[in-house]
Amino acid sequence: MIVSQALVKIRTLDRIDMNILETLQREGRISNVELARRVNLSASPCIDRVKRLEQEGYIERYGALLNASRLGFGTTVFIQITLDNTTSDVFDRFKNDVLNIPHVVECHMVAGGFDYLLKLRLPNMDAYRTILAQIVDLPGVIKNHTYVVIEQVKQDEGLPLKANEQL
Amino acid sequence: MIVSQALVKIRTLDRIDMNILETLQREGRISNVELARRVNLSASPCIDRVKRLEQEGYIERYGALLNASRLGFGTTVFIQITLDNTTSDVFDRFKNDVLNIPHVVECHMVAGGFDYLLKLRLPNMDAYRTILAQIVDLPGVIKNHTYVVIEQVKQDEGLPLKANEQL
DNA sequence: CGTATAACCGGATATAATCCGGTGATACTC
DNA sequence: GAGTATCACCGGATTATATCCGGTTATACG
Repeated sequence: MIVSQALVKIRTLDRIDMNILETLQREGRISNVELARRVNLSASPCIDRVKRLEQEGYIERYGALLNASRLGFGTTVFIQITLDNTTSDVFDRFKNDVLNIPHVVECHMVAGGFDYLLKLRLPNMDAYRTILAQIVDLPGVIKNHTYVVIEQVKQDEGLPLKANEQL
Repeated sequence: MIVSQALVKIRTLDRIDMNILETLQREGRISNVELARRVNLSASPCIDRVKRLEQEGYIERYGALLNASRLGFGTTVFIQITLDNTTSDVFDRFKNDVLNIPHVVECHMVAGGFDYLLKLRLPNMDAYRTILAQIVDLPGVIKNHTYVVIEQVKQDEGLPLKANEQL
């Protein structure tokens, strides 16, 4: 008898589910009635599916996308960080410190040459200097390199759900 | 007489507006009644403010945040691209080509050479090999370097609206 | 001091979300 | 192959919410 399956109910997503996810990803505040119309369902089964997708964790949350430049975050920079050694002590300390700098909106630990890649959203380059000073002073940081974003060619618009079909 | 001001009505955002933006950024599908409660307003002025924030472009759109790994995008890589020259022909061609690769979810032109930084969401490393082959074959690409994300320490949760107060 | 403007409130109405009973299709059992 | 359980769906009823509107208060400005 397999017990573990009792906990997580596995359900494969059909085409309607994928359409719902794709629609909500782009238009998260659409009414359920309108969503139902788009995916060719009536309101009740549609809301049932949405609820299920939420409960099963496919949808993590909803959010508003704000205009960065208009709200004082028109400058984006990426910073590569190298730490002085690879003990988990140093890593944990750094992670914790970085999480406390709000302008750091992403932090990735990466393989291949350096250790962390940070993405920062800032009002201007003055702010960059201030924040960089904070970052290079963190314990363990021995090297850093900044890439200033000149032009946002494509910004994150969510997962390319249809893309994996073409692989 | 200044004509240009007639087109764009400038309004400074007060504390209530900022609270609305912050709340909607984290909980985009909250009801207007609940939002009003959170920012200490009744329903009607609250929805008026939201509508205005939308029309004035502070809120660009709403969206659902989906679980990447559960939907077949558990692998994230950054790819740094160098192009062979700086003519706008080459740039435009590259940008256009990159926009047509759906797994490329972000593309930034960065300072310091002829570089682009791409962020890709993929199901696995097999897919990475397939897509990388497509990218390096694009006209003008002479150098590339990949950073594979080992651990997502902090993922993008929107703009740190309160952060600029501390600068 | 008077007036214009802006933001707010609360109630009325329109719209949407949610609930619920019933139906048809599918798959599984005997 | 008949019976039964399960699932997804529909449409109507109910509850909740969004939206509209008139009236009130506060503030800025002449």
